Amino acid sequence: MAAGTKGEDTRSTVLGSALSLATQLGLEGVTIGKLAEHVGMSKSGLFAHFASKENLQLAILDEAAARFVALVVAPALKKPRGEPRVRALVDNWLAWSKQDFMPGGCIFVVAGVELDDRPGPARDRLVASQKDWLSTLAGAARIAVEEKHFRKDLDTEQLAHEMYSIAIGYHFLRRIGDPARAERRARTAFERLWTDARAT
Amino acid sequence: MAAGTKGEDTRSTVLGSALSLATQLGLEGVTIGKLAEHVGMSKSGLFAHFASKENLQLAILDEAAARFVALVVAPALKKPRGEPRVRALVDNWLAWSKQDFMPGGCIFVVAGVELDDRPGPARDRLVASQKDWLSTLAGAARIAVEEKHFRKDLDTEQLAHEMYSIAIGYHFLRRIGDPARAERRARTAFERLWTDARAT
DNA sequence: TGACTTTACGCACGATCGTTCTATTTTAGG
DNA sequence: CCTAAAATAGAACGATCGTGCGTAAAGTCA
Repeated sequence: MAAGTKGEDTRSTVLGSALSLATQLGLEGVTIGKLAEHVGMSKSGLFAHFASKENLQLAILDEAAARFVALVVAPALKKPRGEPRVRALVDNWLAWSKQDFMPGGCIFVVAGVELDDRPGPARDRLVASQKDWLSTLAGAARIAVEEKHFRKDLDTEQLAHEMYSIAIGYHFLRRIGDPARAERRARTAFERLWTDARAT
Repeated sequence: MAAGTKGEDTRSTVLGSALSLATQLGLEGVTIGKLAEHVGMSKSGLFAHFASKENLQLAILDEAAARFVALVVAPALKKPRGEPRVRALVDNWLAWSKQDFMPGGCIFVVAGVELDDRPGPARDRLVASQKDWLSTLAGAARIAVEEKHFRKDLDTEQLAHEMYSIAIGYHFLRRIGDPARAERRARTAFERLWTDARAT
């Protein structure tokens, strides 16, 4: 646990709990009362750290984005350019939605459904992060084209769109049926995607 | 508007509003007070129709399932067996999530994210409806194999999984970026899927 | 039309919501 | 150690939540 002043530490702890709760109850479902009870603080003591519920929600999204970069994007950037890096991104991505600190599944999916028709800073931040992620995926694919791992006329944005779809489908279907089977199907879908991307 | 007793009529009207609200605010976000104000009734008068909030949520899901069958499944069953029917299912499906009575997008996506970690009758009903839909998709694909439109060794359940993923991805991505572009990408993805299903 | 059932309303309840105050405790630095 | 600052707690607010109860209005059918 990263050390800092007392306030920073508790804020960080609270955000961890808040993130977990948000995946199960949604951003709106994370009430100050429930969160306070969950971390063993008073409502007002906890509230002082965020000044408003909207700020709390923004902080949750920022925390999630930071963890996503640390757990999914950054490690993949250490892999060789091209298809290996694309595969690493996807591997880390599939592992991401199974993280212990997100018992309700990927926070971005939960927040996406909740915020998509609720204009405001929270929605703006979420949309920005997802656009960013999509362009990261497309960028990795473009590099794979440069490295001649993928064919020259590949529509990298279309590929990013389809990878995004498979991942979101995985997130849903693993909760409807057998999770292991859903993961196998998702991986099969990715392989078919990449096979097609390689073909001349 | 289907006529019936007074009670049935208002109940039906209320359910329509409730369904719309649920797509924007989630099932939990449809409070008795907001819904009553929305249809111009008193809280208690409206509440009498459903006896509990959980019953209201179940009624919303049933209403949605009935409309889904009427708007997506039934019309497609009139199309010729095989690939035409598969395509009709997908066409209707894409139109479904743009219906005016669902301003917040497909209710099943919203409810899915909300209920997936909340055991109970509502979740059970939703999971059942989605499994049902998946097997309808797989069944249509299997018929297409029988009709020799799709290749004999096609994994129809895998195909259903991937179609489901593309549709859910479309639902998300149309709200992040340009909806028309998202639809074009989704349709491209479907075509690639079917091209692969046809190939020997 | 009269009798009866269905439907809707008004009111109240305890609980919880987000938020604001003030007071108290705990931490950090000279 | 002492003190200024930071962190937490307690209590209260108006609002809204889901849900009952008793009553008035509206619909239904002989």
